This record gives sequence, C-alpha cells and structure tokens, in this order.
Amino acid sequence: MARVTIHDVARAAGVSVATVSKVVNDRYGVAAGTSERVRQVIDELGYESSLVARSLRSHQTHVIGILVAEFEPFSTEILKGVSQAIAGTGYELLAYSGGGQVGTGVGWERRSLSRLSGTLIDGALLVTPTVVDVTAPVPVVAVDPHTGPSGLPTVDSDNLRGAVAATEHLLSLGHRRIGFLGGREDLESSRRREEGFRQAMAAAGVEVDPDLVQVGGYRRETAVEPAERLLSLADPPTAIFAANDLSALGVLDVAHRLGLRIPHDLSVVGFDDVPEAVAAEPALTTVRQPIQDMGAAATSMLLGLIGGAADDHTHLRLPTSLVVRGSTGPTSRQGA
Amino acid sequence: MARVTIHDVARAAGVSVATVSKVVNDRYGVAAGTSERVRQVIDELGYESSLVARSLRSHQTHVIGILVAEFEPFSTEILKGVSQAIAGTGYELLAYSGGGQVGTGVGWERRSLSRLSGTLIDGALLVTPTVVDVTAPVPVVAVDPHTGPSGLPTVDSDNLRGAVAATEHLLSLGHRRIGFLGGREDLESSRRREEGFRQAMAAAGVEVDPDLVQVGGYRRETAVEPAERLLSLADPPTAIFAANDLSALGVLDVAHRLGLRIPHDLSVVGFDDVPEAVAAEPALTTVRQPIQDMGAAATSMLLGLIGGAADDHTHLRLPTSLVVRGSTGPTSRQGA
DNA sequence: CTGTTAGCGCCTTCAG
DNA sequence: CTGAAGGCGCTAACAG
Repeated sequence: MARVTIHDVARAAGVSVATVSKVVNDRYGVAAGTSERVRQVIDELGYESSLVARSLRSHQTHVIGILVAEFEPFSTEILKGVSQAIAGTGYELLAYSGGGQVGTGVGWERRSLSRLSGTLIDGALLVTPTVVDVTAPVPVVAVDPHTGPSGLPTVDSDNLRGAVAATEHLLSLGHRRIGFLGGREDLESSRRREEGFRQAMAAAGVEVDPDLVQVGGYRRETAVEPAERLLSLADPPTAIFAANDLSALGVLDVAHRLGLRIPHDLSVVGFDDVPEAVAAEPALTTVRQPIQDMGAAATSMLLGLIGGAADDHTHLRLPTSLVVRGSTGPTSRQGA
Repeated sequence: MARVTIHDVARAAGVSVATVSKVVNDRYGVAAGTSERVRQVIDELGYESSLVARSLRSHQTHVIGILVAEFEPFSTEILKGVSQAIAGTGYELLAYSGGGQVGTGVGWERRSLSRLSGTLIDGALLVTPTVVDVTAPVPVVAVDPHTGPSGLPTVDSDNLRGAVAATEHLLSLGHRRIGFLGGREDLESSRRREEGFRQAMAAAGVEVDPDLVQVGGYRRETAVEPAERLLSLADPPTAIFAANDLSALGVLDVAHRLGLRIPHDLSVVGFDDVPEAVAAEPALTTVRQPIQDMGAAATSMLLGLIGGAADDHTHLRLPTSLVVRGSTGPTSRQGA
C-alpha cells in the first residue's frame, strides 16, 4: 500500500540506493549485470521515482506548470492548446489552481509560483495573471495578463481592435443605446475592451451614457446583478456588449428571465469565443480570441526560454475577429 | 531571483528555522512578539513554503490530484466540475498530464499516481483510466474508467442505455444501414456503447453488417481513416454512430471533404456532449453525459475518503440522455 | 564499478 | 519559549 521507494528497490536488488538512482537515470558507471537486475526489480515492484523528491534535489523535472486562478472555459482552452503544443517534446504538464476562491483573488499567481517553482517545475505559464511583477527562479510566460504586457514575456490578443469590431457591428445594426459590461476596472483586458467600445462609439458620434457602463466581473454569476441593473433602466439599452463570454451568458440568463427575446428585444455580444458561446441559446455573437493558439504560442516561448533562449521580452499579440451568430440583430426599437 | 526559503526568513528575522516553521503553521509555543516579527519578515520577503519540501516531510498537502492522459474536451470538462466542487473546501487542485503521447498510452495512470502520491497529493482522481488495479498510499477515485467499475470507487454514466437511445433515434428516422465507430476494443466504455448499439439493432430486427463496425480511436484524427473506409464502401451507411464526440467530429470532417451533406446524405450521432459538439456544423446530435456533474460527484467521494470515510466501493452511475441537434435526419436513400 | 556522505527545503521531536 | 538534530526520497560528488 505504501509507496515503493528507492530504498525498497535497493534492498530487494541487494545494491545501494545510489546504484538504483544511477540505473534509473541512465548514469554511466554501472555494470551491465547489476543494471539488468535492478531494472528487473523495478519492474516487479512497479517503482517510479517520486517527482517531489527528485525535483527537490535535482531542480530539473521536465515538467512545466500552468498556473491558473480556476478551471473555467478560458483557462481550459489554454490547457488544450498547451497540451497539443507539448506533445512530443518530452515535457509533462502540471496545471495548478491555487484556491479557486473568489475572494482569494489577488496574488494567487505569486503564491502559486512561489510554492511550485525552484522545485517541481522547470518553467511556468501564468494564465490571466493580475500581477506580473513576479520574480521566479524559472522562466515564466504570461498569457493574456490582466495588467497588459510588462516585464514578462507575454502572449495576448488584440483586445482593442476586437472591441471596436464588436461595437461597430452593433452600431451597423442600428443600435445606439449600447450597454457595456466590463470585467473589473483593474484588469487591462477589460480596460482595453472598454476603450475600444468608447472609440467606436465616438467615431460614430454616439455619446456613451454613463448609466450604461457597468462592471460585470467576468463571471456568469457576477454578471447577473449588473445586467439586471442595465435592463431595468427606464430607458434600457437595446444591445449589450459584455467584456467576456461568461458575463454575456449571464446577460442572456437575465434576459430570458425577464422574458426578453434575443435578438429581437436585446442584442448581446461577448468576447473570447469559448466553446460555451456557441452552445448558448441563441448562439452568442462574440469576438474570437484564438485561445488555443495563444496557449500553444506561449508554450513555444516558454520552452525556448527553458532551453536557454534569451528573454527578449517578447510580446506576442494575436489577432481577434468578430464572429456573428444569433444573439445580435437589428434594433426593433425606435429611439435616440 | 532565487526562491526565498525558510532559511532566508529565519536569518532576516533573527530566529531559527524551526521558529519560522511554527509561525507559518500556527503551532503553539511562540511568543507573540516573535511571531509578529516573523510574520512581518514573511510579508516583506514574500515567502511561501515550498509545496514540494513540505509535502515530502508532512504528507499532508491539501492538494488533490487529477490525473489525465491529456487535456482534451472530456478531461477539461471534468476539471471544470471538480473546480466548482472544490471551491470553499480549502483544497487546491493539481491536474497532471504525464506524457500526452499517443503511444505512451497504457499505464500512464499507474506511473503518474506513483510519481505524485505519497507525496504532493492527498488523493487522486483518475480520469478515464485504462487500468484500475492500482494501489496507492492515498485515496483514489476513478471517473469513467475504460475498464468499467472494479476495485476502485467509480463514477461513470449509463453508456449502455445512452447507446441504445442513440441507435433507436437513428432507427426511428428510417436508417437501417447504420455504421458504428467504436473507441478501442479494450475500452469498457466503448464496449458498452457497442453493446447498446447491437441490442437496439437486434430489437429492431436489423442485422449488423460487420463491415460497418470500425474502430475510431476516440480522437478526431484517428477517426478519419475508419470514417473514410466506411463512407467509401460500395454500399455505405446512411448513418454513423460514433462512440464519442471527437470521433464524430472526425466523421463530419470526412463527410464534408467528400461533399456529403449532413444530415441529408449522412446522419451522425456522437457521445459525450462536450462543448465542441454544439459548435460543429451542423450541431452534433449526441448522447449527453453530465460530465461536470461526474467530476463534482467524484470530488465529493474523494473528499469523503480523504476525510476518513470507509471505502464502500461505491459505483455511482449517472444517467445519460439523447440530445437531438442538426446532424441527424431522416434517410434520403431507399434501401434495405 | 559500487557504496558512503551530504544536503535539497521543510517539519517534528526533544533538549536547553 | 526557542534552537539543534534528524529525516522525508532522491541525486551528486567523492571514496573505496
């Protein structure tokens, strides 16, 4: 029942622990016969070296860490991309979610990094980190950091342009009272999306009603309340641009509850294009980020750094694109 | 740059390492003043105890491991379910993918378990493991094991009934030449689905043409070749029931390439209902497994075991249900 | 070629 | 109340 350790193997094979270690690691300097016997015992006992003990000692694990706040649609899409990019490289993946508590929030990336690096992982991918002024004894790449590119090598997507495209789409459908549901004010991605929204509105000569700009928190549940606020306004918006898909789904939840027909009574646009977006009823019009590609690109960068490439502070920005589906349509309402 | 260790803290605070350890773990027997000072230094230096070192010593980490072969749609749905179930429990999540190589295949669960348990994790969830006769020093729960319920506590879904429902659906649409694309012959889930297929066919008095039963490998790419084989038959099937969604998507890929219209020329049914299923063009008719619920249920069982509950060899089986979407329709072809 | 020694970072007795 | 010593499982020198 208890794990079989290197000691068990050594005892059973009648050699020292060090010799077993050498065999396991293909170190040179072990007689063929001994090696053979040890290998056999290893097979019989089903021994596998402990990742923990090994990493504590050797600081080289061939494992890369993906640090996330929580496993939700965005981070799991990143995981899929990383998983494909890593195949065949000999590296293994360790995805770590420290907490998942909503409150624990800020600082999870520093904590996780601190707990895992220097031991256990050879490098880390930080998925949508809030803080990026981290120092770690291993290479780190940030994916879609909430604070925007900074000291860390980064992969993100063109949030500004995507938001402009989404807003222009709504404007072209005749919408003028357009609500914006941001993420959180301290998040760069949210700020960029709001900026794109305002730019497009300004370019069209439409004023932004401050009442129509709310904070949605980037989660399905947290978007419910602000969505209700928007839709119960005396002069409610005819369209809502939510800063990510999950909060857009929250808007749909509220709209359905209020008996609004989508898109007849209300158009909704999201951001991300997670798989859940197309499963929505109706399917969500959204700004597509190539999430899996972002994960794959970040992985390449990280492997490069681990392999000794110079950190040239790369900021890779992938393009976004508007995907029109069923949740947007022309305004049915006359009005300013 | 290098990790700050407990030693650094001890030196900076002018106390011994042991004292710092006590403060960190709220052990009793440290003067209030000392404790205060140490805490301050910890904050300043941003110290976090190494998960690795700690677990090596104390064998209690408050981390549960989710061991997967690879991060694909099914396992990531499980992750989402686990993530929600774990929130608020104080446990953290560590998802580990050892390899991801197609070839490495068999035995990954034993290897991963052996590498991580006894150290690092307090318990493990094995996602679609191929072997379940594992022994580990920590509690283990299997989710949708490929070999069917066995010694391990298990959560799976009603594969047989789901497959019957899918097949009956095709039969009711008038299909008689129905192809079956299995997973792998050694996988229980695949066998059960094939069994359901055959039962429903027999009940309807329709004979199964052996040429129409192929192995699809459960992956999008591996399904391509057998799908081509099926569709290039002299008398090709009018419908294909694929044993999971990914291989059903592979079938759609091939069908599109061959210029077949779905569902007019060919109906396709999948199994799982991963988010990607509804994103397909047309949306995939499939058998829904409550994947996230399965993850959540397995998590509860595991936490129970970790908490000292007796292993009563529970086999929890959740219901499946047919979800009809756009990829199935009545036969356009006359025939047997 | 093989075993012994030391120590990775931490926690836990056990003296002082 | 605090520090020194030992050891978790493993690897990296160094002796033998």
